[in-house]
Amino acid sequence: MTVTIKDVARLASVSVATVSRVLNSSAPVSPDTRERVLQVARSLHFVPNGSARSLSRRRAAALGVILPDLYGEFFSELLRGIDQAAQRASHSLLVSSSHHDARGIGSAIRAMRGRVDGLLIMAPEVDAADVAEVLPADFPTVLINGAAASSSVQTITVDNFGGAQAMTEHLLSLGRRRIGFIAGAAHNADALERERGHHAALQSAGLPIDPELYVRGDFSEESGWQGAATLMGILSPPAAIFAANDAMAIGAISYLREQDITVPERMAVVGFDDIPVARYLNPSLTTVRVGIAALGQQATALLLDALDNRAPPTNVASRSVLPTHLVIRGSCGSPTSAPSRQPAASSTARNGFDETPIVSH
Amino acid sequence: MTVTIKDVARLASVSVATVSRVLNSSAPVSPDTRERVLQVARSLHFVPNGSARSLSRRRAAALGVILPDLYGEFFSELLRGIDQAAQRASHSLLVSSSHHDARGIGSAIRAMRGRVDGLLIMAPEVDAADVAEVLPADFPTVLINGAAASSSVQTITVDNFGGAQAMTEHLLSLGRRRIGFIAGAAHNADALERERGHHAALQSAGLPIDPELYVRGDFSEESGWQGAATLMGILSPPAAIFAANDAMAIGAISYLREQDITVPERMAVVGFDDIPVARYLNPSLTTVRVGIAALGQQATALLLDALDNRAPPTNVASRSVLPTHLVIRGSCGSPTSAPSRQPAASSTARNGFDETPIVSH
DNA sequence: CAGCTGGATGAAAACGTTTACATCGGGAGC
DNA sequence: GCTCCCGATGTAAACGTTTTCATCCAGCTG
Repeated sequence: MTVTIKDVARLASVSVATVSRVLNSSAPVSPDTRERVLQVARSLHFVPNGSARSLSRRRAAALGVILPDLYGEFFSELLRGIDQAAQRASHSLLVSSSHHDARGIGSAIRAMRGRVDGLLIMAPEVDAADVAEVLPADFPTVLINGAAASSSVQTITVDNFGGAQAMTEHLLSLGRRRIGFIAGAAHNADALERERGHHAALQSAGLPIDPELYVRGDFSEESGWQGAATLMGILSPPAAIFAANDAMAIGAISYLREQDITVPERMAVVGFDDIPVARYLNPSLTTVRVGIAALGQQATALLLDALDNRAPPTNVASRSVLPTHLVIRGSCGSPTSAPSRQPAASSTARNGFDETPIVSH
Repeated sequence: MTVTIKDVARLASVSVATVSRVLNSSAPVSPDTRERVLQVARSLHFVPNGSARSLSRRRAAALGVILPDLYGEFFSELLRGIDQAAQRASHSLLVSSSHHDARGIGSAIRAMRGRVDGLLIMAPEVDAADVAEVLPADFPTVLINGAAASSSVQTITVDNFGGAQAMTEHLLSLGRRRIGFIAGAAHNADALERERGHHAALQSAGLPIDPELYVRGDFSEESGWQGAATLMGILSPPAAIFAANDAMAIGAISYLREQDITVPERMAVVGFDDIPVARYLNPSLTTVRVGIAALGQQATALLLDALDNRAPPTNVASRSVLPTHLVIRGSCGSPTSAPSRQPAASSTARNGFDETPIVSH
């Protein structure tokens, strides 16, 4: 039915070995047989079978990507970065999402065994040690935004703590001393770090930590909406809302608008991530830039390096941290934030390599 | 190095055939050997090699997904729908993006040959016939939002024409008779259909088609920003802007805000797609709901059906069209659009099966 | 001219599964 | 007590590549 290398060999009256050599230019072949083989291959529309090739070569030229979800702009940005880096290295992507616990991740990994050369796992709600457990031994893996456990798997993260700290300091510098905080899910590593950063900034400013000013969301717009509603319902509402990610900030602003509470005049709202849409919101969103696509690219680069054995020795768990940057826009009411005359997203920015340096801790 | 079925067989002192039978429960095996095999397999952490399995079975339990891009919420929604449907059928996803022309699509397909059982291709800027050309003969394929060519490949689309027509009619009914239109890329099939729908509505209302009111974008926020700038620069600016997708509508609103032109009072702005963030914008975006995730799910369901040969005969090109719905929110200035008290995105809506019926043309 | 060297090729053994096909019991039917 | 069938297993042939090894021949070197 489907045309195989044998068909090509037969019609070109050579052995399959020669066909393979021509197609991969892996050994010298005389110019005329080479031409003959190519011609037959073209005319038959021959395309080598990927599974057979992977099996024989013992490498698949593919990477596995395991994500907790695909909802919202964050994951598509991440995937975009991963895809760019993988494609540059001629690798395909086997993607699987909706994996929130170690069991689910385990079964996703099993489905990928033998079809991928390495694994990119984002599991902010799962302990890194638990992930390591379900991992095949010595399988090249990079964990994205995992909890900072002392496991043996390579990890890349964003400076959640520093970013949140800087943001809270910024809000304080604007004179907003009562800050409501919409946190992420309780077991989410990123969410926790951002919370810690916020705390740290408050404490070093000598401010108390008021439990009434804390509500817990789940990184969805809806939970941001709910969070804002809760915060506005307390006896003395805050003067600013710091949502632990942009999606929740968007939800919060949406609630405030419905209540005719003007942002930023009556309420400053800030987020975290700098998803692409943030700069186009009304008001444009002050946030912490993460360089999501760059994160994906760096993670992929790390993995590809490991595959080429330009890698750190497998038993040394390295941990990379990408820096974050404050992006001051309209929603925080900062006087420095004049409306930009041009949208910042130029076509070059859209391909998204931010060249953010890596700092190892 | 890695543990294979032979290792399991040896340690359980049975043949590889028996191990395979146990693992797939494909033939009766006595309870005690069965138990013994399972125990050995577990203790060795044996996981079957996917490539070998695909090769032997002649099916990969994977689908190939080829997208033009990954930027923005549209594609992540689509991918989310596809992933849901595929996962339900225990299929993996091999994803490849950034393919805008037939050549790129062709090479992506070649890389997937033998690793996937079917193909999901979104290529709005490529003629369906050109896609069919680079397709392996008789390979199960579903085209998403492809141009309506008479090719032999199955296609699923959204009712772009009807949606755009309804939207323009709505704007006209609000008394906005001068409507600026920000179109999509010139060769984009979806964009063209939406343009046609807009035209049709104008014509049946007896209105002229003013070329000054047409600007061409590329579905990015930035091009929406530029488009709005252009439209505001003409001698007698419009009273409404219809952007051919939500991203451009967001860009347009962003420009208008910078110019202190209030939306919807001085300018109505509407979009197309109903990406998740649309309802959280300020003002919330009036748009045409497409059910993006549902589109992905339906496309995948169609493909899976074809794989099971519950399919339409391969030589009959079927064409499915999903209906679209007007979603009236704040940005069009419609009196009927009272602010909702609750965000519409409930957690059930987030898993996104819209149950939108399929209408075949 | 004997002995190398190396380019061009083919035969066949991997790679790790699944799956015909074959074998061997033993219990049921007569 | 003889078939017949069926459950439980093993052997080996696929699946479609790549790659090692071997072979052959031509052209050098000495």
